[in-house]
Amino acid sequence: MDQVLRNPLDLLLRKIRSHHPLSPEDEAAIVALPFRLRNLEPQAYTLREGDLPDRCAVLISGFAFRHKVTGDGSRQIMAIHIPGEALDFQNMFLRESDHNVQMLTRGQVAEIPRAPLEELVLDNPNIARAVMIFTLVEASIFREWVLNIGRRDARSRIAHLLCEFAYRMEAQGLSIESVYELPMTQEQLADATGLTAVHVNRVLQGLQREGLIQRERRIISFVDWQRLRDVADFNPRYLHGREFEGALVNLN
Amino acid sequence: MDQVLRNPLDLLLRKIRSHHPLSPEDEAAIVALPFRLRNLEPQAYTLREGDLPDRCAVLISGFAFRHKVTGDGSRQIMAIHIPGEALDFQNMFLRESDHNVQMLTRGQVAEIPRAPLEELVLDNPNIARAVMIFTLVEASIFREWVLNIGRRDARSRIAHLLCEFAYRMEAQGLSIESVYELPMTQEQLADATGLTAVHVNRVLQGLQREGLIQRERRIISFVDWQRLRDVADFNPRYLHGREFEGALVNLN
DNA sequence: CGTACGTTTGATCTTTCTCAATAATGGTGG
DNA sequence: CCACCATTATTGAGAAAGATCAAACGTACG
Repeated sequence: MDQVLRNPLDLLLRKIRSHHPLSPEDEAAIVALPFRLRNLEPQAYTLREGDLPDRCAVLISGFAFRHKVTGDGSRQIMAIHIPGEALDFQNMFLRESDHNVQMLTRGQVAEIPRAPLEELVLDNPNIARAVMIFTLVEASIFREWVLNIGRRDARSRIAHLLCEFAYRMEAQGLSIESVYELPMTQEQLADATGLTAVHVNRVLQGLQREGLIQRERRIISFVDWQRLRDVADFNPRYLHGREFEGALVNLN
Repeated sequence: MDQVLRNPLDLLLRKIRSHHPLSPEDEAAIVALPFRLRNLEPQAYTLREGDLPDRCAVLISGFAFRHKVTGDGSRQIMAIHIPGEALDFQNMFLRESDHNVQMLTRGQVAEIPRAPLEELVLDNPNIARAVMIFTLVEASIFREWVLNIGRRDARSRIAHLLCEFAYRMEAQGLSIESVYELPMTQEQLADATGLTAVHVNRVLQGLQREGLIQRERRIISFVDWQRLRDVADFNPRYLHGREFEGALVNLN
């Protein structure tokens, strides 16, 4: 009931707050932004490379991902997005999209017209700072992915992806009990780690055999978080969490 | 003579201008920022993971790079910086550094105290937009690196790195005649592409044998830019250039 | 002018990819 | 509710890109 009456942008507030405090006025201004809700099927694009979009989407429910494709057609996923995250705030400031954003699952998106959003951000230093911060955190995550893909072996890479996903879900208050439905096929997992689906399959089996994870369908449980974290070489510093430390009941 | 008298931050202006127009007042305000020049030796750090810096460095001369190190000690370079680029504007908004920035060559850096810079940016929407834009362009470059390392083979990866470097040098007006002194050892090149130095060496020899590049010491000339670009699968869209199109005499 | 660092070469090994086939799953229309 | 189809997961065998190890060679600079 309460759920239903809330403004869909509340989740965005939660996300922003996790990096930067907002005054009640800031929050009111954000929630007052005009937006249009849109239901999207799996695989639906919210943004395509080359587009010149005039709105910015915030993910309300479901999962999405960013990717690019090489000239010869192989795909690389460079981010997974969970509810509450801004899918393309870069549209506020860059004309042309340099990559694709696509839904991983069915879900809902709030589309905010570019102009009022830009005005709000630029006229309000506190909100500008908040947007800068999560833009910078996103960049930090990309750097960690470069490290992950460039310098870790398949086993660590996949473990790292799992850790990051779990950690961010926790931080957004979206997960319980160390059980995560990772809404990705093994092929998508492969595209996110620079591997092939066949190899991902073998590595996942290996992690399970070692007793680090349990799998049932797409549902992955973390049997031994501490050891998985070691295997992943996962250090959450790059996520620049803030409320994170205390909040992570399940992950420490 | 003229060179000597210019404000070192002029190069920064040029960089910003290449993405976003600045009014004369904006430019004056930027050039009026307090800063301290510092001479740095090769390998000197301007920023270390875990630092809590209170100033932001702009590269005035020489080259620098960003990198992270995994738990078992392998290094991944995630960006090369050329004169005029901001080395750590993220310090303006994030407390703790999540990666290292180190000089590639001897060079000079202008250190701007965090507070006045932050104030200038947040109080001036036009400058805020400019800073947002080049922050977003940097993020776009990280995404392309994820793609490059995750989905291209060694030959394309290295070719891509060369193309990007050349293109950005051109855009900053720092290079002439398709000859680039790439100030990196083969080991650094390896760390930037997720390869080993031995393999980088073999690939560079291959590119030379194919007639795509010429090498003399560290100096690389682009013998066949068009073909190298094809091999690299290089599409400069992700650099979000603006003055780029017309300006690239040598590269088209 | 010698020493540390960077480059080059060769031989061998390993991880991961490729190709191909089979099995399981999930969603759909009848 | 069931049968069917498309997608996803799994398995095996063989190939390949790139890593590793080790040594020799250059060369820049102190």
